[in-house]
Amino acid sequence: MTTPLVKPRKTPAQARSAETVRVILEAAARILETRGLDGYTTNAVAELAGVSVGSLYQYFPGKDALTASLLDRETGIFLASMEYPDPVADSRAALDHLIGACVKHQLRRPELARILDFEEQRLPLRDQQEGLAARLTGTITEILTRLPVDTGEAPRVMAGDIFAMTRGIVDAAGERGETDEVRLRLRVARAVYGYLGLAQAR
Amino acid sequence: MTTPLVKPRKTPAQARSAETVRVILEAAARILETRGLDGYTTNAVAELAGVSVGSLYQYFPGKDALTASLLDRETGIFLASMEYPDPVADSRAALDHLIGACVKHQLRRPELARILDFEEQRLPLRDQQEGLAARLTGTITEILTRLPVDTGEAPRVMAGDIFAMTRGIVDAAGERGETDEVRLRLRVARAVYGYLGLAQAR
Amino acid sequence: MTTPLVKPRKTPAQARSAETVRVILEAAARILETRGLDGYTTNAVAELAGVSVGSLYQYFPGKDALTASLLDRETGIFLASMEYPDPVADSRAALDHLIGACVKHQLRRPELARILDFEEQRLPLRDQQEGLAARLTGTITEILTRLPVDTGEAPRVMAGDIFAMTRGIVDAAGERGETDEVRLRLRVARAVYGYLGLAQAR
Amino acid sequence: MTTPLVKPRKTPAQARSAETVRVILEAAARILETRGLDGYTTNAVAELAGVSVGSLYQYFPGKDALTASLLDRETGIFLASMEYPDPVADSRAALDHLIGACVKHQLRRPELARILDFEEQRLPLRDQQEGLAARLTGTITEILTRLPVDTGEAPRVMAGDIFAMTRGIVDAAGERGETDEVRLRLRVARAVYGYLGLAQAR
DNA sequence: AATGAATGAGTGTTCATTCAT
DNA sequence: AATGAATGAACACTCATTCAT
Repeated sequence: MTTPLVKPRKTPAQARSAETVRVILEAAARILETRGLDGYTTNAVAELAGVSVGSLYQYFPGKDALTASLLDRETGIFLASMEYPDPVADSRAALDHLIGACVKHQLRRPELARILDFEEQRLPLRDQQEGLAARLTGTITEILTRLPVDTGEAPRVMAGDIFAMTRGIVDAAGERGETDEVRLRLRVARAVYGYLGLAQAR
Repeated sequence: MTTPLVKPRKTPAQARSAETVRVILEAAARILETRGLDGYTTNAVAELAGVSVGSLYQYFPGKDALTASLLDRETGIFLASMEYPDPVADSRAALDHLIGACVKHQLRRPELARILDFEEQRLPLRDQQEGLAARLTGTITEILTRLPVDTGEAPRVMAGDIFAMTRGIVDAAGERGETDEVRLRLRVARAVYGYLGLAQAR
Repeated sequence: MTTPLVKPRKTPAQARSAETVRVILEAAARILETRGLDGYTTNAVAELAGVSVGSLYQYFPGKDALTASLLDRETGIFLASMEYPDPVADSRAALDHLIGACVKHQLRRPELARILDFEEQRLPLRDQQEGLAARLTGTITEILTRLPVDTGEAPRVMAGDIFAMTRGIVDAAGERGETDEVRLRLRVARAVYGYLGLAQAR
Repeated sequence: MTTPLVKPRKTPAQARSAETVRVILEAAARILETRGLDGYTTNAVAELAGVSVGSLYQYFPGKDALTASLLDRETGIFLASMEYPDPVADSRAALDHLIGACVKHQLRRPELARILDFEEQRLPLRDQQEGLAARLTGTITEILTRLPVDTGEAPRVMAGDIFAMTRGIVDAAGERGETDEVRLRLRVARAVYGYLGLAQAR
């Protein structure tokens, strides 16, 4: 028995499980994208994942839990892509970065995002602050307090609007099949800066 | 001269039955609002409507047809509320009117609107130009060509973005339970005019 | 008011009813022929007949009664076509005549005959001697007693077999779409006379 | 050298399930026999089989597939019983054997045979040569070409008639509740040989 | 008498979930 | 842990029959 060069962070058993979970989640994602909510059955997911339904239920207590996990995964991926340089130093850059991350995220798997957005509402209440919207809105709020914005609205309200309009524009673009990230980013930025009454960064 | 935007719809077979159709559609709407897509069964709709399933199927060839009819009804209501004074004379006013109509519409039955938006994608392809989005985008495009806008984007693209951001902001507001139409309208107008780079009609 | 040359056998009201009954029965027959047992619904029959379901139920207490009536009608048509010259004088001619009548009948509306044959079994017991088979078998039995047949079987048994084999051959021919009555008649005669051990009438 | 006539059939997925398939098919057969086409519902079949509807649908994609499978089973049983000694050496014996097999088959489960015969017409077209009738007629045709028969009809036509008259006689006997196989066989043989104009094997 | 809208029990079928192996 | 056959409640939809008009 050799010593692996890279030490596993989990025991083999756990690693195997983690891998299975990953495979199942990805299968769920693909089923949602290709067959929609109607074709999203536990049997279909298990089959595509190459595991038995029984196994699926070993890892997820039910279908909703699977959906919720997928939601968490997608949210996590987004949040990870959102780390940005010191917002205190340059709030404008931070806002631009955020917009860019949003665009990139929604353009990545637009149909999946659309369906998960919808399902989110139906799922058993999740911890506050857990959801993507809540976290993003919080971050935007922080940024706004450092910008010379004076619309007469509370920062939190503006943050909500910014998130919503960004999502609206990007979702619609995704549904139309747009893929030009740069151009889309420009348009979103125009909307956001316009809303805030700020001149756009050149 | 007003431009009527209500499209003529096929009249239900009989005079008496028109009422039954109306009752069934409203029941469907309420089931969707209160029980979501999961609770939206033909039996539940029939029961709430106070008719038998058989009757429901006498008026609608299937569940999807019922959903589509409901979608038509909601779209029709919206389009009817969209009649506006001569857009040629005052494009800005026309745009304001449109924004107002959107806000009012989405605030009317937010959950219903949300679910129907979602279902629309799954429904058998409908006539182009039939959908609300298509019609609205067309109208907005027309208005934009008369405004001193220079963003470098095609009017149709801008129209799409305007519709999408409006919908995004208003949907999110609806989901949060906001009901203040005036205030919401102000925020949407800020976003739209900001996006277009126009000073807001004071 | 003039006196009609041909006096109606029923009062106008009855005549009108009789006509309606006729129309409904024919509609039922056509539905069975073209859409099979699956498409044979009271609504379909009423529609094709040009009357309301309500009317149908005014004339027939239920679906099975309609089917039974149709069966009676078809049987009656056959029996009427079966009248033949004195069987005592020439039994062979009588038998030939019978065979001809059978062939003609089953070739007339083969699919209808096939389905009614099947449905007959399911229908509430009918009066003995009522059915076509019973009547025909009786007639054949009578004829056989006058022919120099000696197969060791009782006439009634032979009559049953003759009817059954005739029906078998003609039904199969009908299903295959054969329409040559003369040729079919020859083949049936061959089978019948062969079974009886009689030389065929030239 | 015997000519096997059993056609190979697709084997059910698993070893264990073969038994379940068998049980379901037998339940379907019994329901058809005892309750007729009307009582033949998937739920009734499943219940009598002692399995859940879900299981039934695991093995058969739909009700028609179940019926078709039953048809295949019955056909297979018959064909298996039809293996006969070299028809070239003794065509008469082969024909007798065939008649015997037919009689035995139709007498085995007459009501089931009757209903399946009827349903066969309605089922989605099956492969040519697949059906019992086609196979049997083919075999009879072969035999006839080796017999000194001269009726002026093509062998295939005669084969069809022979099959049809045999089925007619035996079905009728079955419906009447006859069970004496030997006697029935004698009568069928009389009809067949008489039709062919051959003296009967004593 | 005639209509046809209304009824609702009953049908075929699906799918989340369980559990014996 | 893993399997996948088994379960059965629930769904969309049909159609014989009724009954207010």
